[in-house]
Amino acid sequence: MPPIGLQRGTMGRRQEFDTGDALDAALQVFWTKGYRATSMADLEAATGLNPGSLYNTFGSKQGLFLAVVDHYIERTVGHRIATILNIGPPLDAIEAFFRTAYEDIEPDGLIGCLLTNTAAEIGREEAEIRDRVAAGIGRIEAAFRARLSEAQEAGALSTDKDAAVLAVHLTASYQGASVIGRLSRDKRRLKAVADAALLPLR
Amino acid sequence: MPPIGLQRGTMGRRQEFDTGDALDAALQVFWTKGYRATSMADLEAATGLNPGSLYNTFGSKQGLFLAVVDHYIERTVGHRIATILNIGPPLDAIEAFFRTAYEDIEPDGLIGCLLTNTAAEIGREEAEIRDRVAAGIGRIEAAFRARLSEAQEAGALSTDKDAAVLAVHLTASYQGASVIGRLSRDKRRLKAVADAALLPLR
DNA sequence: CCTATTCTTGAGTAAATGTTCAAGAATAGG
DNA sequence: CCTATTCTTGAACATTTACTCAAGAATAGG
Repeated sequence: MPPIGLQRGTMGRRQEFDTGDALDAALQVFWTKGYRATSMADLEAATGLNPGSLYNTFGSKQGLFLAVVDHYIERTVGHRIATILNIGPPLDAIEAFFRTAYEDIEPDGLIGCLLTNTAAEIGREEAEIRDRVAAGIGRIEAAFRARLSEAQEAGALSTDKDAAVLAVHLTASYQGASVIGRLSRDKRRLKAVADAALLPLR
Repeated sequence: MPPIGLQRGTMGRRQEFDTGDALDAALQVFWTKGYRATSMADLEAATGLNPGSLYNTFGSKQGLFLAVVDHYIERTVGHRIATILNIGPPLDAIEAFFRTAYEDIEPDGLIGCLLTNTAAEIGREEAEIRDRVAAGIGRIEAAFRARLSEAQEAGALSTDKDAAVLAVHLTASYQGASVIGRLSRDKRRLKAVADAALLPLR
């Protein structure tokens, strides 16, 4: 905290890079290589920034990763929920949410969900990362659940079924698909996961 | 290759440790911390062996990990398949296979499947590890599929359903449960995954 | 222009990483 | 007993790691 009343010119040099761009670049690396396998040198190369800039802005590798996870939750996950899962009739939207997960696979595209990959990689020690990841996955589950309840209210889903259980189930299937997609990009297999995951809704 | 016909005493000092014990110890560490987060120092401490012994036997950290994965597939996965999944009526066995995945959770026990964790952690580069892991997961899927076909032959599962699709589905749910279990040890959530995963079989 | 502040640059650092290797101990055939 | 072979020990090694910091550039108020 600077001494009050003594500062003369209070505004310093301005940050020259866009934080969002840096997070995008860092996300690519973390997504493909994983948290621990990504080195600061990788991140410097991907962002085009020097260590000083990264540390000045994010504090540490973990701080940068936490920012990337938040960025991912807002941009990637949030975007898919808003533009696919929350659009149109609930059950159709849920199906579309699964379908677009395997239909858009590019030969060298990013595969798997960053949250799922991180959840599996992170051990018991890194609690801060794990909590952040758990919150993101919780958001997916909550979105599923909201639409399932909506379907029940609309009469499209039997009220005999437990929306909470089905939401957990859909989330688990989604994560399973993420893991399978990391191993091979066999679309038939991913389609099988999606098809079967939706069966309990019918 | 030594020159033939010149060796006089051909047997050297014998390995003092049990390879299986070393793999068990290494498995614990890799399982809890993940592949990359586990250092050779960790492995030396866990096995009680010196670098020389580890390198003499396993060649490298990756070689040790590959041996651990094989060990895990044979011992842990294979054991669960043989003693739970392949015992009794097919659908009951499948249910038991899922149930025992969350019922036996200890306060500080190991959580999640090593194969799932590794699949999510490993990037595109480490092909050897990935292939080994994929083979292990393929074994789980094949075991599911065999029992599902058996159930169809016995009339316990409708032949309208696609056993291959359901096998992929069960595998994905199992992996999803593994990821969820890594984040929190909420048994209710894992029970929900298991319950819902079995719905398409009824 | 001066000064206070903030950001950038990039060389530098201490620690940790995976791995090696020389010296010595155990083993067995000649 | 000698020698060839294999394993063990543990210090040492070259890199890589995440991170720091002093020097300089940009900014803005006085």
